[in-house]
Amino acid sequence: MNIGQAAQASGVSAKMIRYYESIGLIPKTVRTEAGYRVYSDHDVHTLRFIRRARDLGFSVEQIADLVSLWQDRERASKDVKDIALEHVSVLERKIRELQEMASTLKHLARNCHGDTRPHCPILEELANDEAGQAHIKPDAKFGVLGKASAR
Amino acid sequence: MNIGQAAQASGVSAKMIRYYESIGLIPKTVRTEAGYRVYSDHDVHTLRFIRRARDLGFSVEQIADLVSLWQDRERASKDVKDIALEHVSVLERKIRELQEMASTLKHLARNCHGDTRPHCPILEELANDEAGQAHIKPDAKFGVLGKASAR
DNA sequence: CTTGACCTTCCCATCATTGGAAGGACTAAA
DNA sequence: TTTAGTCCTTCCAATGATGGGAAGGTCAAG
Repeated sequence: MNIGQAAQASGVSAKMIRYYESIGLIPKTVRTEAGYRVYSDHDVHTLRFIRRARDLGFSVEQIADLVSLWQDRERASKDVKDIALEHVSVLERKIRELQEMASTLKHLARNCHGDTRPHCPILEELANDEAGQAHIKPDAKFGVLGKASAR
Repeated sequence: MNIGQAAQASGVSAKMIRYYESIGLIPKTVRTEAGYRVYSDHDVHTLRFIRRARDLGFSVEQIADLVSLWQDRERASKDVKDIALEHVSVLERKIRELQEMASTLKHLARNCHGDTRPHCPILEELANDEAGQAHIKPDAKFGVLGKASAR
């Protein structure tokens, strides 16, 4: 099967399949004489695994670890669980950050008339030199709003 | 005051101040003869406004809108509120996505012994060809985990 | 007049992903 | 058989916000 079919069957775009190959997340495939990549059902299965891990927000690095544990019959389930729980704690931290932002904003918006007049507590708060800048410190590795994982 | 002092006083790094200038979020500053940027207290005030908006997760684009409303004495507070509420809804969607991931993972981890044996429901789920790939579709514009907003 | 702290611009990296260009390969229909 | 259209290939660039660092100019204090 060609890359387009593998993409369709796995839910991972052809672009990303090539990318995953380039960074070594998946091995280099067999090629046809013309240079086309050829995929087996087994490859598609691996791609689906990767897609599901990605859907759960794992980084490519973590996914690489998960794939290698998946393929290791002698793995310790603890190693998998550790990765998962570490990720859960990152997710939960991010959730708290976002909740903090949302609740601050909702509070401000509730106090804003939202009419044609200029008075606005939201702007007042942003302009307030006293304002506490440090509800929750964003962590160093991940920001708070991310960018395209568009699919 | 020089850029370093403005950075310190505003909480926005010198790098980011130059970047904000380059993309037009803030106007080009006066320069000394030697080419050093010079900032006033008023500039610092604007930078603080920007930093606070950023701390609330607004995009640079939204911040540009907020700054311009801030400086517009004839603004309608509704315009500000709309931006804020739109952002709240983005935040809340993202929160739901992350919560969905975290709860799925916690559930799986709860059922994983986490010992030295290989059996692992987490991997089983990732490898499960039946698995629902579509709890919540990540939206097209923002991914789920972001990258450095490190500060 | 040197040292060190600051400033300048420019380029690169991050992370996962998409877009597009230029060109080759394949397939089905005219 | 030629042609159209779809697929594939590689390569390069952009996204968003931020940091790192190099190479070189400026300034203040000693």
